[in-house]
Amino acid sequence: MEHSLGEDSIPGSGSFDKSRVLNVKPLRSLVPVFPSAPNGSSFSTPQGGAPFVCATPSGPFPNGACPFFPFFTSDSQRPPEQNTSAAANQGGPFGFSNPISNAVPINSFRTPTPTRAGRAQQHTGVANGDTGSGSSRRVTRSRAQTEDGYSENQNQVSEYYGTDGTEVEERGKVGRPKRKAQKRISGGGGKHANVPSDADIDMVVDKIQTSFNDKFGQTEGDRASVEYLTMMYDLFRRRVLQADDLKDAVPGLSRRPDLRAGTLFLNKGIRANSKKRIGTVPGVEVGDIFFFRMELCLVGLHAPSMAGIDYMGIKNTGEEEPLAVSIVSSGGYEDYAEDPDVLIYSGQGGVNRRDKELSDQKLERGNLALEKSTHRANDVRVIRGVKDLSTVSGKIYVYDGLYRINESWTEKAKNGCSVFKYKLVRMPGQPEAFRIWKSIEQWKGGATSRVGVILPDLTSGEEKLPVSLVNDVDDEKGPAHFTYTSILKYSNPINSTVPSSGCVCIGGCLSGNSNCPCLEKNKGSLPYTANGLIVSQKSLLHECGASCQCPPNCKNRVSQSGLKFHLEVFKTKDRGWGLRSWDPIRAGAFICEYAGEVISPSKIDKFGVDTDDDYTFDATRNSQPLGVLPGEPDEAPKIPFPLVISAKYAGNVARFMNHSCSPNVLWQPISRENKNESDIHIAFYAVRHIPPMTELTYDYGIISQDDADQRKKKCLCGSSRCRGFFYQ
DNA sequence: ACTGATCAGTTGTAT
DNA sequence: ACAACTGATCAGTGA
Repeated sequence: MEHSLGEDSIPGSGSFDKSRVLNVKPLRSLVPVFPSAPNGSSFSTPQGGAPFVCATPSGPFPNGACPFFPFFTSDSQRPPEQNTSAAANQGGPFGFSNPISNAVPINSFRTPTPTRAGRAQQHTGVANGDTGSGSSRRVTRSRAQTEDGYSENQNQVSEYYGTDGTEVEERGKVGRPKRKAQKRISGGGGKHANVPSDADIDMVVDKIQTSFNDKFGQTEGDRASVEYLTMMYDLFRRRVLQADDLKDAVPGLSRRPDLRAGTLFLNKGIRANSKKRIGTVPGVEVGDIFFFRMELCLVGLHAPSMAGIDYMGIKNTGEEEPLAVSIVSSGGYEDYAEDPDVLIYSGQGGVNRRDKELSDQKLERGNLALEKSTHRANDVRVIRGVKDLSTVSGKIYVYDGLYRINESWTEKAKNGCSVFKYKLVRMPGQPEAFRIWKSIEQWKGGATSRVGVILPDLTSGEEKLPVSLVNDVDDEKGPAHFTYTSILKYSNPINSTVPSSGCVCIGGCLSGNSNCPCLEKNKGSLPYTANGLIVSQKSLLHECGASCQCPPNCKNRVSQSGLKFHLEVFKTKDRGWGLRSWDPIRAGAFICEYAGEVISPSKIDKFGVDTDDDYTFDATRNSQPLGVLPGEPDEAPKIPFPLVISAKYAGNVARFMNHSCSPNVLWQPISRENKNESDIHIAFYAVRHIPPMTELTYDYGIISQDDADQRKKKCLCGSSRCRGFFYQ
């Protein structure tokens, strides 16, 4: 199926479909950039075609662009080591005799209009009118490269000069000013005491801006800043969503917290990599996942908020030409995207959004840039949309690394209009990304089986979903014996100080219901978004419980719904057994609770079982809150008694989560309404979006007692901010 | 529960 | 001003 689809799209390949061939017109043919597709691609590339014959169906290239490319060097001339991810990380294309300036501030491709861009100039001090065609004042400068290819621009001054010739600061930390005032119904939130007003929202952004600049004001883009940025974005988005949920929905007024949060961030300059560039984006890793187009924009991966092709003007010898820098393939057009290393991408246009008239695609904008990039063989970042039924949009964006355009052509679509097609081939040596998704799809469908599976379900049916036990690194057959339980067991009931009778929300607790005692305990608002994401970390989160009359699917029972992701317990290389997920996990999602037996801290002292018990959760330790917006009350976990859980003999998946000094999972104490008994649980939520097969880790916290040294272990988390040790 | 249609909304680029 | 592979919502269909 895949095969025939692929061949259908390739002129000159094996199968011969007359009706198709008649419709296929080669845009041009040239010596393939790659002698053969890497990694055994199922695609065959036409070999030995006429070199550099340019035959566009729509006539000569506009703008005097030359179809011949003197900078193009043949593949054999390229240094072999550049065919690696290290080369891919250099950030620039090879095959050019001259290094090209490949970082340009977004919003500065062309001469700005005096209206909007002029305003931006005024506010930001960025003179960005000179990077367009005919520019002669741009100063190119080779960037210092670190070992992993990230540019070291800690003290980077502007690469650009102002229109008057004076040098201007361009940190990219200040975005363009607000254009139009947002169309919002103001005052709509006044009904409830704790509804954040628009002014409150603005204040939060200001604090995020300050916090972001304090932490990363000197960096243009690195892993830590990108992680912080994406984490803050979704935290803020969830906060805006919560505020919207509390307001009465206004029919017709679309609720787009993703856009609102994104716009506010961009306007405040809360973004990474504001310079457009070819190749790798500092701080963004192959395999990173995103849930909104705005996120791609914020981290500097792909600037347009909707368009699938991002491009920039590159001047090499006199003529400036547009080159593609990144594309998003997410199902809007008929792309062929089954092969993990090859992507047949459709050009843009041909569809009128208003009247839905169809027409031939034109060789302009993104299509022209892709065409130029085909000749120039520059790296193009590829973001693939993958199907995901858990999201409302139905897809997740996966950054799949650098590709190069191998060839291009036009073909007639079913509707008779001509469409541009571009064949992109993945650069070898990059970490797996989309390929992992394809593998998991096959594991789940049973088409292929996961290598190294010891047990398909170590919970023996205790959980709703199976948890695989996998070892693909050595011979160990599994962790020491334990009993799987999904329950937290209180051996000695601890009397609660505050008895509660729960709520009577028969249809489930609704955000905005000021009569619900459970919501009141959470300062008046539902602590989760409507789709079950935690809004922010709290000292104690109050869920509905046994004494509540709301149904099990109540929005305030998120941590009681069991596993929602297919997890696997796997053998790590150097840290024993660990936990990871086959499914993507979005920021704020509930992962699991910590099951086991509640033990009293005094008990472990007396019996001395603490030091050899690797499977405890100790809520009395100190740790940094991770899911809190700057400026919000930053309270430590507040549990009415010193809670310690042992999962040595009985526990769930949580016992396998390792420590990290920069974790992707946070823990949160949950109180469930249960009359006179304390029903405190520990629940884990994703700090940020977690790609499939990424190890799940949380911060074990700091012990301040005297006996701390007994539990001190060398930390192997590998984070750049590693403390060097952790407490077992 | 899915699917398609509809529509407000955003960005960078082009005129 | 405009194009653009958004994303939320709502009506309709279906088990």
